[in-house]
Amino acid sequence: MKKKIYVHVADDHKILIEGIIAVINTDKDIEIRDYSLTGKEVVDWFDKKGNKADVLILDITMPVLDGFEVLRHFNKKGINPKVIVLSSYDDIKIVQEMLSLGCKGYITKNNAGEHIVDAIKAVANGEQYFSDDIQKILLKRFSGQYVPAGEAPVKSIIEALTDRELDVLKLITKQYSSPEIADKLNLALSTVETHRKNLLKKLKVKNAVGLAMYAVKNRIV
Amino acid sequence: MKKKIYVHVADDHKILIEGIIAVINTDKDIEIRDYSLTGKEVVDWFDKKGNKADVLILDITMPVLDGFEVLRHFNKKGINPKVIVLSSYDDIKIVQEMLSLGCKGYITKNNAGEHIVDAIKAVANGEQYFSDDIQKILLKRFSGQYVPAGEAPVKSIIEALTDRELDVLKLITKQYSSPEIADKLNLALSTVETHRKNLLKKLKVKNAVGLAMYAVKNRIV
DNA sequence: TACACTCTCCTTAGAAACGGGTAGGCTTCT
DNA sequence: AGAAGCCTACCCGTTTCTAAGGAGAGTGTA
Repeated sequence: MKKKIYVHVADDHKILIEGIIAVINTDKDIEIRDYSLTGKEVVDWFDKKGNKADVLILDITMPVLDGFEVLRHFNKKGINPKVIVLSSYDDIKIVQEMLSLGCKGYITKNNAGEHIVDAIKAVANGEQYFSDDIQKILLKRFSGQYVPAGEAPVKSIIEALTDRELDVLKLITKQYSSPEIADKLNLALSTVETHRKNLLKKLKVKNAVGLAMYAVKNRIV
Repeated sequence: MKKKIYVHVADDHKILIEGIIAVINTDKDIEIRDYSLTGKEVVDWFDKKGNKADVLILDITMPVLDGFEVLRHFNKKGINPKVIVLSSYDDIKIVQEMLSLGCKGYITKNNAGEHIVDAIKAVANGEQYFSDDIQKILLKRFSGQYVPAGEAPVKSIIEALTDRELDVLKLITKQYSSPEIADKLNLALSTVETHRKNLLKKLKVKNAVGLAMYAVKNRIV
């Protein structure tokens, strides 16, 4: 008899969780082990003794802690469930960031129904799994480069944002001015302006509005 | 024997539709009549002879046509299914806009599972239905004012934006500077800056970033 | 007619943002 | 021991944005 795959689901929309459970329950090899509605619940659940799951289905947009921060927490703590990101976003930057944070799969909500069971089985088996649309955008970027199934050494093509840049970006979206941000982060004004400049260049936008729109589009805020 | 309530569901995330169907199917009085993944599919479905539904569960964020435009289309064509908006957004402006477009219910995705069956039955019965969180924000705005169940004459509490202000706002979100906007709209720079000033005041935000965030949140862009 | 509102444009002024460059101190990896 | 990347901070100068006023032309309405 095959061993069951234990799965934990995290998404801030309960109705979506119910949908996932409904789909997954059609498969007898997989068992749902609880769910979480916020990022904080996820880390708390995994921190708790006795709670274990083979696979974590993780949404990015969640209150308290988002998906990125959940993975960062796991990396720090040395916890490493196999993570499948389930997101509405097919932005290459997001996918890369999640990959660099150690996720093993990435599927979009558009066609999650058809993919999710396969994804769980593949990832539980040590493979990677990406839904069709994600594969496409990954291939577009890495065209010509063979990506092995195991530990793909994903070199970031688009520069990822640094922690400090993210700090500044988040405060910008909250309508703080540079002097205010400098004050909040205990930095010199000139430093904040350096981060701003680097953000503009990295994200190829014109001004603070572009930064805000990027942040919203990519669910950084 | 009670007559069944026929329901059509529209959301761009299929997994969410599956969740809704799973929840609704627990009730024997309700029957799902097909679903749509885009706004266009919704209007096409209702335009097609023979297709009828008592209640339409409608997401706002959808490709091709969004929820707003779907309702506008229905109003023009004189089609009037009872509409329950199912959204992640609990912004008062969104709710008001949807109400003024004739929706009969509004529930957020956070707690759709507990509410959706009740909402369908209430709305099918000619009543209005709002989930707890929506009720709260409605009450906050209309505190002290009695809102009759039938045709609530919703007076806009927040000042509406003028056409010109909207023009400017849209260009701001596209990262144009004031001189550029003035050029595009054939206005004096000072005029554009006046509109900006008024936007800041009306929307109670600090700067251009606040304007952009407002525009995104309220689906103006 | 008088009032309200929108749209247009102006002045004056200061604050903030943008663009370019440079650079020391710090970890981390090779 | 380099090299690379990040964080920090500064220089310069220019452009854009924000603040707080006033004001005339046009429209529509009570």
